[in-house]
Amino acid sequence: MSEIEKRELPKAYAPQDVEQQWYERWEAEKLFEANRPDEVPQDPTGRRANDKPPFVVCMPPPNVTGILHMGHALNNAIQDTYIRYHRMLGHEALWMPGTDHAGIATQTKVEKKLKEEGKTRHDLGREKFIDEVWKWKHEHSDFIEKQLRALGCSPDWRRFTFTMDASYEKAVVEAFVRLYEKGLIYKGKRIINWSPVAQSALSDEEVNYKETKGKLYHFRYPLIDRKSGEPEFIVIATTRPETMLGDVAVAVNPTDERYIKLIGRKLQLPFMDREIPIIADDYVDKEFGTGCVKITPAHDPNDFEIGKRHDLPQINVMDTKAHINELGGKFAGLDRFVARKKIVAELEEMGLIEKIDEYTHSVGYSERGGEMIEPYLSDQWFVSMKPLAEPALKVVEDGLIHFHPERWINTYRHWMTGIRDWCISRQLWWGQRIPAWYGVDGEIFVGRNDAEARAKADAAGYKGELRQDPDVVDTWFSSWLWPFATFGWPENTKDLQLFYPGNLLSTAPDIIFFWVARMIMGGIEFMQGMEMPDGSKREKLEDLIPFTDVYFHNILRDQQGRKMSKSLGNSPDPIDLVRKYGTDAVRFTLLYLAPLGQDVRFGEESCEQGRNFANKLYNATRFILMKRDEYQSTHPEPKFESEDTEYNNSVARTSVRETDGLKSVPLEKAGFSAKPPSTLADKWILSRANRTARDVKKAFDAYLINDVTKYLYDFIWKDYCDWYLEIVKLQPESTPLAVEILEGILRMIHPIMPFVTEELWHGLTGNPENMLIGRDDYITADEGKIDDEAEEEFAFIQKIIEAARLLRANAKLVPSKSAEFIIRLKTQEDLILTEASRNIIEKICKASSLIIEQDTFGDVIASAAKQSKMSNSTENFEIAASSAAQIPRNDTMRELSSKEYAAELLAGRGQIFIKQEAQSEEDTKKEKDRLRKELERIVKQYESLNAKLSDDNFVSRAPEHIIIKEKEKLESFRVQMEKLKIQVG
RNA sequence: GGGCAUUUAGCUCAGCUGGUCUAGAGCAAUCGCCUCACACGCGAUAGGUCACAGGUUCAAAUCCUGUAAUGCCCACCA
Repeated sequence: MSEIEKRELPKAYAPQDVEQQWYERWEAEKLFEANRPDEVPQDPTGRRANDKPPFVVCMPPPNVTGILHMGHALNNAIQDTYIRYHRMLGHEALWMPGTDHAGIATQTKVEKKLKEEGKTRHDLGREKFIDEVWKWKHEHSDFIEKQLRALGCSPDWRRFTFTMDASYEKAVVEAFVRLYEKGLIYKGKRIINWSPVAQSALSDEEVNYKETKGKLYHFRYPLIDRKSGEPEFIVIATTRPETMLGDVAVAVNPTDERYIKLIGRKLQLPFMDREIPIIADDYVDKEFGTGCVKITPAHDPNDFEIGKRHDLPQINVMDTKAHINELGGKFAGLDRFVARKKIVAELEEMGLIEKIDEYTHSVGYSERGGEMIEPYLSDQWFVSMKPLAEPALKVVEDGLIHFHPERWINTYRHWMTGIRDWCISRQLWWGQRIPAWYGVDGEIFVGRNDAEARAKADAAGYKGELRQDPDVVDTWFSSWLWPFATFGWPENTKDLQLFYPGNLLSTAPDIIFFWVARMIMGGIEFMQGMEMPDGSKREKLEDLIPFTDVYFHNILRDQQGRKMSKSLGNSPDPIDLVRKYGTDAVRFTLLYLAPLGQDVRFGEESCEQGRNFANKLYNATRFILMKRDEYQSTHPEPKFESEDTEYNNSVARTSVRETDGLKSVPLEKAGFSAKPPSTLADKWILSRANRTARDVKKAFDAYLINDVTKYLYDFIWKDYCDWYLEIVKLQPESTPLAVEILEGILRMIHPIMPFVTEELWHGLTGNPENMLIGRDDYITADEGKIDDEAEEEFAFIQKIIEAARLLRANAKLVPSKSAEFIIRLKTQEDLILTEASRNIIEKICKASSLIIEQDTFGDVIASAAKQSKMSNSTENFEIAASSAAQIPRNDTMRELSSKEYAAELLAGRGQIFIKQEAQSEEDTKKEKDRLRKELERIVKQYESLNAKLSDDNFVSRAPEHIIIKEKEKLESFRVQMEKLKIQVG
């Protein structure tokens, strides 16, 4: 039984009491499960046939050993909201959950643990080490699932996938083999980013460049066979002195006058018994440094290219730990930084250092470990990206895939057009092993397993031993298959047929290259020829792409503006926040703060807003339940009898709450009801509700989720609670409508705040627990009920009430004290309008008496102005006003002395007066000051507007309707001005 | 060096295709209220030359150009 049904209604919403039980109920009712039409319908109510169109979201799989931070909380709140929204819209909503094995990150963690025990992975050996990692994985993987549950996420847990699952690994191997056979994967010797700590290659995307203070060393390389007039040395500059051990040449620009004669000559490389040539290459910038560049093909990507052009040897002087190797002569065995110091010191002694400058340059660091990356020559596997990138760029540019916000297309295009080959081999043990086998002389056989490799070797006539490549593939090489490998690719599964392509991908923009771009490429490449639901083969790009919409959400920063991250430790644990504020509160707050693609500073306290809002919803419902009981007792007819909706008919209503004899509120599925509104307030709230429903849907569909929350927050809090519920207190006849609106409110905001709405909805409708709001229909607007006129009219009533409240506040009236009010209005329409809402105004303003009467003041002024045939200007009005005093007043107009009455303007439409006790001198002065200030403001606006309207340029060029509007405004200012003048005295 | 953003109240942010903008909200502040849902609340008040300089226009927070500051991405740096 839910809390609210127990009739022990605490004053404040206590999320802890309801969240867990509803989550369990959702799972028990299989709410999250998505099924194909050919599967047994899982909906216990049997209400819907399972032929709903699918809506699919793939969860970006978090690292299996990680914990979720606030960024994850935000992203999953977004995804869950969309999944729940579409579930309510009648889609078969499938949210695919899972975790990523995160090669380097996970392996590093386990190695760190081993290190504490004084061991390395090599002590264990490959198999035992991998066992260790699996053990670690099992210990940690529950954690993420628990966190997602605590956040109220509703993925289809049955489908939970881990990127190292056997079936998933099959997909990875398949992808590798296919690309290899197509010639899109190759093995090559290249300069790659080497992490001496991870002992592995990294892709370009895994390296971050940071400005780093260092030194620029200028070395002198002696010229051999120096002739007279020639310099003794060539001076080169370097930031990495230790690489000089691998120098094979010095390059100059071929047009550089200083060195042109020396091209082809030789230099003596210090320490190494090696003569190196001076070569000419366009790459060299004459202006930079000395114009001479040392060439180290094995340790610098540019030098590598130059080396290839000039057919130079590649001398690798470091080992995998970035220690100098045996090719480094006397420095062999030293760490790179130790060697650097030593080399510089010795050159200094030899007089071969020209100078050492302070120098700031950017240096690559590992994204994961933070260690300095060494450009390093080695054998690695690569994917040729150009052929994959072309169609992947096309689908985004042609609008088959929409980016939200759109501008990310620029970033995407830039990367795609300048794309470089992807280094996919990693010298790790944790991951999918590269399916390549080598013969004794380096022959390569790629196959899905060793038998296939053997067969290929046999076919090629190789009979010898085969050894599998020890390396694994980059984690992202498995991630890029996520949208289809999770459905069983490469098998032609029914799930894959039906649920591919997905709809929405939500992610932070920082993995647009790592993941988003590659998934698009992967989908187009690998889904080719797979079956569609109708059995035909996929060919068209729109059937190949993995999703249609990509939502790039904002990045959360801390109060100092720093990115929230694990390493900084500045992200609160989402679970702590959930415990403290409630899940709905955290979800709401994150979405409320999440402007599309704009970074946001997040402080924990902002969750109070969400908590307060949940509490507001809770108390509004509590209030409505109370009012409904009252209404019921005075209306013997069962007004709340359930209507014959499809939903209600489909369920045996056995567990209906009986405490109050109500079965259910009438619901009109198409939108907000039903009963014809009787009062202006009713018309107004119906209009506002339907407008909100319309705006919310628009914002949802445009992926403007923070707009969704803002529309709902404003409507619920301000319109419904602050205004309408106050009116319901005065108009019990509006109770049924208020109940209906509330029911719609709960449905509208359920995708964002699932727990509190589920709880309240059950309390309100008395629906049994196996009927879930999350399975019910979403609210759709009845646009015919959007009533601009009613909204405008009610806005005027609000204005009157607000003016009255201001008068009360200024008169220092405590709320319990009543007062006399007079409202004077210019037009007949306003008089009728106000009279019709007399009841509301009287009660809300606590009026002991309320006179509503015609105000002829403005007309008097106008006629005076006319009489004196004067044009519009302030001075003229002063004269007009004074002459107006001489015109006899309408009989109904009593003089209201400013001593006895305080007044407030109702725009240009009239005035409201409050009768006040004799005020102190001080209060009167204060009041006058306030009015004077107001007058000044109005006069200023009047004058500037008047000037504008007297300007021929404006009058002749601005469109007619603007001019009319401005003239009306001017008239309103004029009246306000005059009235204020009289009050100020 | 190239690109993408941002700059609006003390703070965090709305303000979209120029005129309903007399620039809003939430926190924080001030004042008054335990008004028969909610003090996680209600009512009211104060607070802004919309970064700066030009331009386009009858009209600019909004469009254009430039400048400055901040953030992010990419490339390169011997």
